[in-house]
Amino acid sequence: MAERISEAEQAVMETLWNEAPLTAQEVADRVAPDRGWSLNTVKTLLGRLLAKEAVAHEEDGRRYLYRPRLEREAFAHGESRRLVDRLFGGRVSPLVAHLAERDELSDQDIAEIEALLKALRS
Amino acid sequence: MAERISEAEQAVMETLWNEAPLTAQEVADRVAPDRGWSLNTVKTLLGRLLAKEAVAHEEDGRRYLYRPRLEREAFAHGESRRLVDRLFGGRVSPLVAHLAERDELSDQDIAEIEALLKALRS
DNA sequence: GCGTAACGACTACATCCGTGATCGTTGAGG
DNA sequence: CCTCAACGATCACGGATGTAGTCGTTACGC
Repeated sequence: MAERISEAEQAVMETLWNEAPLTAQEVADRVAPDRGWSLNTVKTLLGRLLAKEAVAHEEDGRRYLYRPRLEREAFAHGESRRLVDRLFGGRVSPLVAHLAERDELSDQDIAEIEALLKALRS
Repeated sequence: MAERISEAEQAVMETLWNEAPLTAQEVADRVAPDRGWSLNTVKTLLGRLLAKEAVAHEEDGRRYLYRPRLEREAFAHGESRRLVDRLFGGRVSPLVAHLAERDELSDQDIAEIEALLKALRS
């Protein structure tokens, strides 16, 4: 477990996080507008995700229904940690400081984060 | 430009961000303790970074001196944006919210971020 | 019943990445 | 001078990734 999920694979996961269970065909339909993949490509990706135990499938007659096994929360967490570790010495505040310096924070962001932190502290 | 820098390549960049210019040999020496790469491996990575225009080299007699061309700031920025875009719909506050929920923020982090934001707002 | 369309399984193949070995040249020490 | 060690350049190679084609089976429409 804990295999890395590639970017293409993530697109498939997003679809399943949105709606599950789905057949391979349905995943392909949902993903097509953005990526324009063939059905075969989607099936390959689903197969790889199965091997990585990131999705599960159950039989539904002649075909499979896929559903996520890895939760979006856990995935987002892993990826965030990796970034913070690789670039900011494992500390979160330098990341926020960085984004702040780059003017990547809207007033709304600032307000939201402040509210969050206030809640945390109490 | 704007080619993706792989993880191994980043290790080389870190070395050059710390100290430059350096010869391939010197980079290998600095990187060896952590990764244990052969000199050849380091040369290959430097070559790929050259092709990606992430480093520059100038001749120094029979060998080259390498120095970063891509700045660490810019790299960190790109990677951070990619993460925020891919996982949090391009907004920073959900990322912070996520880390907060996961108890990834120390009291010190919270204090630092609050100070940062206060400075930003005024 | 029979053809065919839909499925999953397997195969393919170019590119990138991690890791390194080999080759050709050349400067420096004896 | 001649050898050899240091360099850069080029090639290698297995695994991951992006993208898709082919093969064998089977349920359903006519």
